[in-house]
Amino acid sequence: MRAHVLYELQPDATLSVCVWCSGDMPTCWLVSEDDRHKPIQLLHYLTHTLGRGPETKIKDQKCSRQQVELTANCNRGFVTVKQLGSNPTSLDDVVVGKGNQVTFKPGQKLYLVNHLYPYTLLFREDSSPVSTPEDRSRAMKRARQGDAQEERDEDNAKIFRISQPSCSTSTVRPQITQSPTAVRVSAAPWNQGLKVSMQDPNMQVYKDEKVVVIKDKFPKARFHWLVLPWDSISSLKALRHEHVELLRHMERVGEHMVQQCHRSNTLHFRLGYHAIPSMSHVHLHVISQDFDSPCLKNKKHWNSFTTEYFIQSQDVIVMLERDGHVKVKDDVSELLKLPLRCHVCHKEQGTMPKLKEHIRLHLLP
DNA sequence: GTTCTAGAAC
DNA sequence: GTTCTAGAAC
Repeated sequence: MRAHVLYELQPDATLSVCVWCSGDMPTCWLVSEDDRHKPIQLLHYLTHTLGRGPETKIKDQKCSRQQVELTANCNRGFVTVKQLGSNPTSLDDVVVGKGNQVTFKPGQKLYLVNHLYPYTLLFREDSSPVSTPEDRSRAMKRARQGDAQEERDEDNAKIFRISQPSCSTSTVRPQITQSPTAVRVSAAPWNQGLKVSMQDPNMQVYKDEKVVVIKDKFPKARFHWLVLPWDSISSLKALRHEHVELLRHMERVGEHMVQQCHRSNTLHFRLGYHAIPSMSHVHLHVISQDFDSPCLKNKKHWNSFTTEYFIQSQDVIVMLERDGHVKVKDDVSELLKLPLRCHVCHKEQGTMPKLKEHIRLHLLP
């Protein structure tokens, strides 16, 4: 979806320097080899579901509306492909298989279904959506360079992480508008990442005069957004009675995000705040309850969304209206150490892999 | 917040 | 030997 309000760039506007988000990373494009449609951009680490429909112009009933799930790693130059549909998706001549995941690299061909509808990958250093024979030849060249280059890229990434801990750095492109609260950042500490991401137009999926919505950079479910106020409010502790209307607005915007989601009829969502968030700047989580995500990795992740560590938006608003502040229990962090328990049937699971396997059983097919 | 990795658990 | 967790570093 498009942002609802775009601010005009003021001549003296301070341009953000992104140390947290995608910055100078190459952009990733999925190129239809039979020229059915223009290249589709795959955003770094954001799951993109592809199948029959207007986006691909595929009408073939053998192709599911959600045939594959694609997740690009723009830093390392590959895309993971998970087959969701029943009929075979294949990478070159190898069938992926329903539920299986493979790594798709430039030079390879992905056939969406039944060895039809071929796609290739293109990684570009700029984000302009073009697809020329030169691009394709460059993509092929990159592919031919093979694993050795990938290793070098990985090494570069390692070196870069040491000097720039959060991520790559880039000035925001001048044609893109800035919010009124743009900040100058040269090397933000990791816990200031949201302040940077929320200013980045490439991350914004909605904005209005009070709030901005971004996709969580490491989503813990199929759909995971963060609603942030433009006003700098560091945490729940800083909230006062005067913020009630802002929080109500954040909740309404969160509900709006759910409503516009094509899976809102089949997925349950929760809206809430972490009792003690790691990242600075108040943010409302809007998260689908499938918890089907490779970024969901450990007990802290799980318990932060499935115990009372996750405080429902409405409860925060009620507390604020009633008491004028939000009270968080002193020992709330202990909740993060609780045994892993399924959020649907409450059955305890011994390890994260077992929990993740278990919660898949509760997913609709 | 993530990544990395030592060492515990299996 | 492999899997998994948890704590340090960033």
